[in-house]
Amino acid sequence: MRDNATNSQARPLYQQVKEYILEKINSGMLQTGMQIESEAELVSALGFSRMTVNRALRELTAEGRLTRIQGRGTFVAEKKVQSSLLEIHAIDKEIRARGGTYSCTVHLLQEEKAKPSIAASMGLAPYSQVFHSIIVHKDNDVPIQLGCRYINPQVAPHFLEQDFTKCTVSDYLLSLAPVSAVEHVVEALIPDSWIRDLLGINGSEPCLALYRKTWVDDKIATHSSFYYPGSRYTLGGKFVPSSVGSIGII
Amino acid sequence: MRDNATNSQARPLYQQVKEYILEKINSGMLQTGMQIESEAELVSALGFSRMTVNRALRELTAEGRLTRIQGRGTFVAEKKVQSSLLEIHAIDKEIRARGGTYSCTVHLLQEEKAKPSIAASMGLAPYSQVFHSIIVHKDNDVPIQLGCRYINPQVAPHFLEQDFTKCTVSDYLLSLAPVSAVEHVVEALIPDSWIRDLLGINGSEPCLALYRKTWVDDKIATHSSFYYPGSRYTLGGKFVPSSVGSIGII
DNA sequence: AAGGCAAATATGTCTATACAATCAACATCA
DNA sequence: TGATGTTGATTGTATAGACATATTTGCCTT
Repeated sequence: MRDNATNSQARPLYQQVKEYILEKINSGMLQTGMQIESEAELVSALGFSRMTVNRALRELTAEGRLTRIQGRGTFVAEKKVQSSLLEIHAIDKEIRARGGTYSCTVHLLQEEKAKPSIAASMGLAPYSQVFHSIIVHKDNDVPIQLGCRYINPQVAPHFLEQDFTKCTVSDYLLSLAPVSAVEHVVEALIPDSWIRDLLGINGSEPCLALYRKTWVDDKIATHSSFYYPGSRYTLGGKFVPSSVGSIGII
Repeated sequence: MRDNATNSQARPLYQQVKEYILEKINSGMLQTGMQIESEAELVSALGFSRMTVNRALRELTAEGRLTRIQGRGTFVAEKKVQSSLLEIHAIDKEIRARGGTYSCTVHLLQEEKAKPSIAASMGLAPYSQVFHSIIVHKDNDVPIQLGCRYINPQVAPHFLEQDFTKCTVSDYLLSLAPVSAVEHVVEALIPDSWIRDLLGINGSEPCLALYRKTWVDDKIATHSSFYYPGSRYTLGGKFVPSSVGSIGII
């Protein structure tokens, strides 16, 4: 019931099933939206057990290549360029990984009443109490990134008592509770004067802004990052499909 | 051997195992790097079969929450904020999905000798022949994005014969061969005058640039996008962990 | 013709069993 | 001492069988 000899060296059977399907998709034999063979048909065509075929189809579905509907069948998903899991690494680790020396300056760390626009983006009533921090991250004492956070006090009650020159805000927040959702928005802008001052920008060069909104249950924290002009940031790294591992320098 | 009554309604058993592990991680009982119970221990602790436990641990590993080493054990992976699969959608579909009317203008479509810097980024010898296209994408006839591509002729031999006002370049390229790797870099810049002309920018406003490098086997295609100033782009959408589905407006 | 029921088909899950592959630690032998 | 083999623990893969659930189709009844 096995036929590994003709095939190449010792690839798992479920992997062979995945390649069999992908080959049909990539060669154009199976087009977007078309129904593919049922599990039972694949079993009799390939001679593997149903559980093996099922695993292959389940993984291809998780990877976004197929769509399955119970009772109907399995279909080829729409073709998209898709990067791997977008992992957001802490800036201090990124700097150290590049061989730099990380340091940071805490310019503001206080509780305050949120302006209506801020409060609205956090799902709070206007002038609710929120924590606010402004921190400049430096590589070899050169400012690289300005991070501005607003945090719902319910997420991190002891936020003000932390020493964020020792442990980054990200590390602290991640240690408290699991993140249930994230959203990222990126923008190019000419920074305001207070940002220019803190980052040490002279002219009116454009800088990259990255806004992150993080949900912990239904509590929201926001994080606005402004990067020193001229910097380039890799968003997904080179990746091999269906692997997890790329890096976002953010 | 089942105990679904006390637990909530009809969640699959492997899902219950996943939640059991995640609960231990999120509550802090299991810290980053620590070894978790072996499959055999989970089997006797939870009363499910080993295959069910194995599926749960396998999926948590694919989702980046655990690390498994054959012969050693299963360990808690480093905590990261991770977005879902970053899917790159074609700009024409994005504009139509927002209710706009898409159109585009092909400003250049030719074969040329690649300058050394371009050739180097594509892994080609200086002054190799490459295809070069410059296309402006519009929403209701307002320029939104300028796309500039260099393509290895081996990837798309009939590139010059296509009518890209009907079918987008992305759709055409994706129909030819599967993408084996992708890399994205984002930058803020003051656009050159030729970009300002094509996008209809008057002042010296900053715009967002997104550079994409795509591998098809070892052949490389590059794509530089410049967005109209003031635009904001969502990178991962709000997402629920370990689901595939968010959208990148790019 | 309309409604309802049953069968066929398809995916979703779970289990018990088996064997393979890898690693660490220990024991053995030269 | 150093090299080598053995053993136990652990993960990785594969299978057959069973039952659950969802969808479609067609037949049968009214």
